[in-house]
Amino acid sequence: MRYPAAETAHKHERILDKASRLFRERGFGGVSVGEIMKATGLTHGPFYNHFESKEALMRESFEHRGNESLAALDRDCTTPEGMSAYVDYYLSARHRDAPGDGCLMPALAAEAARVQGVRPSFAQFVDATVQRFARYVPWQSKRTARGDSIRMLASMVGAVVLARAVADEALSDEILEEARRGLMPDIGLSSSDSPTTTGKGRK
Amino acid sequence: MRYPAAETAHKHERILDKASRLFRERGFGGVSVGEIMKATGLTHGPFYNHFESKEALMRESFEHRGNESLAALDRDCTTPEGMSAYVDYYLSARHRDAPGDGCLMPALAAEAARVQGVRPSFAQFVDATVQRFARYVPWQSKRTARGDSIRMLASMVGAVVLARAVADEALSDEILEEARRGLMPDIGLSSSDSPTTTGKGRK
DNA sequence: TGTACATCAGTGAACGCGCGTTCACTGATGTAC
DNA sequence: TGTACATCAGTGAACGCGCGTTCACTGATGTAC
Repeated sequence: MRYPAAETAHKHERILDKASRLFRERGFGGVSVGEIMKATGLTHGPFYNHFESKEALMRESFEHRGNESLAALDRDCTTPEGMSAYVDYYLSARHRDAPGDGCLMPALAAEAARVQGVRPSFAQFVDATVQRFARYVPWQSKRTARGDSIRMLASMVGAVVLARAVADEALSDEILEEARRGLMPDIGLSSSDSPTTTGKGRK
Repeated sequence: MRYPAAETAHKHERILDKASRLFRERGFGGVSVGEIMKATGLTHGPFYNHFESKEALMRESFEHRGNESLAALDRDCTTPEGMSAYVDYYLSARHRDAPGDGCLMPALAAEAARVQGVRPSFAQFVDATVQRFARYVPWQSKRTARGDSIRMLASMVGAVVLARAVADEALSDEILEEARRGLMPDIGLSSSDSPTTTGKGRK
């Protein structure tokens, strides 16, 4: 049947939202089109009214979330305090244990490297993120700001990737804590009483 | 038919080798049991003479490759020159473009986080690697050696993960180069004329 | 040492299943008159 | 403003396909005598 135009207009975005979250939680290959549509509250049929294919959805949902993330950086991280809080969250147990709410890079980088359509978006997202870091972090020298930003991003992504893959919670916490400690001189992280252990959501 | 006992004894290991390589190249989900057996030169049937399930193979092949990697560290990286050469390779275009020959962590960490059986092995492998770094790298202070080793590993893994996911080759090279530059003071990397661009194998 | 037989890794057809994708159909909404 | 009809997002059965896994069968090897 035909549905109200206003409602229909939001469906596309709702699919993107749900898909992006599920992909980050379980990977591109770990989520079926049917599950995504079910999470959106629909049957799997009308998926192809909105997207050409599953790969097209991967691409669009990646870009959708990438833009969200960049907007959040521009909103919350323009001050040193905001930037510091962001990095503190990024390297927290909360972020580690909730990939669906978190950053695209540690969740999807490895798979994205093998999906032809996603790699250009990924490059753009990495570059845009590095530019934000270079601009918003109070680096000592402007000359090395870009290089420092790249190293900062790489250590953040690497730490979260490793912390998630490791079954031993003590080691996982240690990885996040040491990564935070390494970034302290750069961004002046406040918390030495680390909010690392929530204990929730880890198996 | 029955086959020579000596030949049979090596088959298990050959499957592990091929599987480990294919998994690193295309991910756990990107390789079928049939492909692995074909690469080993057999049909898919006898797979279950050697392994209980695909997940068991994931586990065993992960451990197999992990032990290989640790043995290589103990063989080649006990001197500062050896360690420096290892890191130089790790952050090279050669490693980036040939995940099948390379490290488990950037290739499989994200997926391994979701495979119950692999996570304990992953933790053990990370911890063992960190211990080698702490022992073999000529750190300024022994007190901070473990923390420094964790940070070093995280930045290496993060840099390779990002370099692989990024379609833009210039950005990809830049990520590897900046990561190498960041580790110079620690391990005294030699190459400033970077062997970053091979141009081969990138799409 | 020579022969008869049991072993068991490998073969390849077959299975059930879930996936991405297609399509004839539905029926409330929006539009033409 | 009221009625008749076209629209088209959503429905749900169906498709072909490749996957992980099973199994009856094969036949050279290793062993018993």
